[in-house]
Amino acid sequence: MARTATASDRTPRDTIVRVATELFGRNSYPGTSMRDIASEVGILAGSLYAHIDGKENLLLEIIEHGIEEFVEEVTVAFEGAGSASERLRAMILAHVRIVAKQPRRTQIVFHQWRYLGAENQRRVRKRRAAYEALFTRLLEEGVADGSFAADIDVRVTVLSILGSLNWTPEWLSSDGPIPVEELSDRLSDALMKGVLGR
Amino acid sequence: MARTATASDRTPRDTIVRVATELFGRNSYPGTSMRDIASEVGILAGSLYAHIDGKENLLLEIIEHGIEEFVEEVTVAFEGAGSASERLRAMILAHVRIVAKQPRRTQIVFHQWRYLGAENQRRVRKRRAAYEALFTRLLEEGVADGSFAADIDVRVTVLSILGSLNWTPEWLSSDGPIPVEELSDRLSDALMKGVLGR
DNA sequence: CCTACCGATCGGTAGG
DNA sequence: CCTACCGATCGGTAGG
Repeated sequence: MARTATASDRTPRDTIVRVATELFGRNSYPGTSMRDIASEVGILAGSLYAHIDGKENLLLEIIEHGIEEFVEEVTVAFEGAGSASERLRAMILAHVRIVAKQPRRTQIVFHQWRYLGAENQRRVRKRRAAYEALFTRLLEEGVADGSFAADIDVRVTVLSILGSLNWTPEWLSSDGPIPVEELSDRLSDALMKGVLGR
Repeated sequence: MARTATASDRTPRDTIVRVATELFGRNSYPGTSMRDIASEVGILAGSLYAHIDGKENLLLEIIEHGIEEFVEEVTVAFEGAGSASERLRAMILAHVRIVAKQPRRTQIVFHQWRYLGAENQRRVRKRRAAYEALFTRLLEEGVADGSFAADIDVRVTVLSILGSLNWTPEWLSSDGPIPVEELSDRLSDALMKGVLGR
């Protein structure tokens, strides 16, 4: 089962984090043992602790780095030029790009923060709220400038959009090699026009 | 920690299933031990096996019963009278009603089938596909009769709708006592009209 | 990074 | 439904 480090692994620690991401994403955090990770890395379980602090900190690091990538990339799209519609499309594209690049990590980021302790959950929740706020602000701006319908329920719409986006890792990877841009366009159409069309 | 059986528990087995649903939903399947369940029921771990076969079968039963409720209720809405739009609204309402009634179980049904063995996963996947097919057929009918826009991507739209619906347990329970009908209406608006409005 | 091990906990069972 | 227990596995550590 043991694999060699890949090109992106600059240190043994990188290898451990990459393998843990794969296994947590595939079998969940409690469904993955430190021995599973070690055997995939090609070392013994005890040896992991020369590189990392413990299992929960490994999960925390994966989630926090993951969430920062979403916040950073989507913030760029949020702050970009164009109409509210164009910026929302860009935000959806940025999100889908990250999902397509790292479906396992996305799974962990949006579904497995529950396994963190109370204090770490609090930290993650704050960052997730900041991510959600990007979409809330975009919708509010779009309503204010007339790009979006005045009678939309911003909160429910944001949660609907995030629900759709957070569900994509469930089917994106098993859907074969659909071009990300095309898929993102269709998802944007579904979320922006609904079933009734524009 | 032990509680007495509630009114709906006709047998000790019912109590076990109800408690397991609560705990699997709150702490996940691998995050819940048979001892956790037993102590909440008020018996010892070994005694559980006088009533049930094993841990995985407990999970399977919860998921299968849960998914059947979704299929049954949403099928009624699918087969109801009215336009495609009205029927889709009724399907969304049926779904949201079940989520509101049993958020923990919904969590398990849509997120924790991964913890089943290969053969049980296959069975569950088939039923989930049948559920998804209800929405696919409804959208196809709506496109055919002109209720919905001709250029929607049915597959992506279905997955977007299911994503939004499957995400609701994440926020529905923590959102206080919003009337289910109202919330379902707003969600229907978001999914059917998008942000652009009708 | 290995050897060797810790105490705790896991799902489950035999016999009553 | 309890007593008493099984072998396996868990996250993690000491010492090298």
